[in-house]
Amino acid sequence: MPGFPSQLPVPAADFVLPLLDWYHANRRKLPWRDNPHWYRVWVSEIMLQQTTVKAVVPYFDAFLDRFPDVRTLAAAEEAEVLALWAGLGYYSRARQLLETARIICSAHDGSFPADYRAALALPGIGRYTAGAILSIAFGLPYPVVEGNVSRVFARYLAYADKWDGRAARGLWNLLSTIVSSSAIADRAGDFNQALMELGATVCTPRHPDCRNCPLTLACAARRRSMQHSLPVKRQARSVIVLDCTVALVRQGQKILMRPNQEAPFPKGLWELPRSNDESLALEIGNSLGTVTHGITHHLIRIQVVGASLVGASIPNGYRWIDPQNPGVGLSGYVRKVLGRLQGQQGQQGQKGR
DNA sequence: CATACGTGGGC
DNA sequence: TGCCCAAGTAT
Repeated sequence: MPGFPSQLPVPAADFVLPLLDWYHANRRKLPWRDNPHWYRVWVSEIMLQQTTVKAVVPYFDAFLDRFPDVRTLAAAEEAEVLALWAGLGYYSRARQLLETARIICSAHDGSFPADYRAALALPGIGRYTAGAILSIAFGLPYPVVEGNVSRVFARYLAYADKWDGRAARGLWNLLSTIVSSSAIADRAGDFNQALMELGATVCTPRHPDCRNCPLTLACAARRRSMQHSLPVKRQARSVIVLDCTVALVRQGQKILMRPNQEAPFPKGLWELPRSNDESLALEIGNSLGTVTHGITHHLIRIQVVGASLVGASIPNGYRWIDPQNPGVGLSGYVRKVLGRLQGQQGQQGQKGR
């Protein structure tokens, strides 16, 4: 068992310096990069977890516009934070962001703790995010390991075993040594971002652009033409298909909704009532079509029917929501249904043909 | 260590 | 279409 290498095949400087040069010449201009204050770095890092840069940018701008600093965020209602997060996914991130904002204000004097252990103790902050914030915002020598970094090193080192926890541990150890070395000095933040930027823009999962890679000469995978088959990942789980029927009940511009309580839809986001909801006296009308919505390893086919309320009152928990200005976060499939209704009423066939 | 947690985009 | 992927964390 070879295991994961404990050091680079080249001197650290021969790896670090070309990478930093490449980064300074090729880094993308991103909203959180021109002013790496810890609050902006923190919010961006939470948003970026398992999410693409392209999806995050508009959410980041809107979020910083509404909550420009940690005290403004700490004073916010959770519902408003969730409403600004709706569509980004992984909503526990938003709850924990708010929770941590309050802890920072109450227990850390309004500043992010520039201490690894203290950072790790905050909700929603794990090894990756702690390392990212402390290195990027505070210049401290902590490494980061995430999808991009793992892929870059699996290829650079031609690590052909399955990329599992052991490999990840090995990489954390290797990178800890590198960011502590003299080749890095106080540039751990740039080094970490360079690694991630390289994985995101050059050493991509498919079609890596090896001709434009600053590490190509020493890359073991490229030397053996293995770059397309690394890293070796475990097989994905199969998808579970579910069906359900929901009711669209209108009152003027508003639509009847309730906060979802259980999987597979996100907790706390709002959804349409089920057509068979026993607490609701509904008269079911015509079918309005079907939307398909994927949630992690579920694929849900949602039949939408028009319906009207028998009687005037609605049960506890239900609310009339104006889709134009919901004030709460709407489940993904609800946004799909509403978008489809809008599209039908407005001009037809925007994406026709 | 495996699993839950969301969504949009690429091919 | 179906499957893979994206700057992870908590349990």
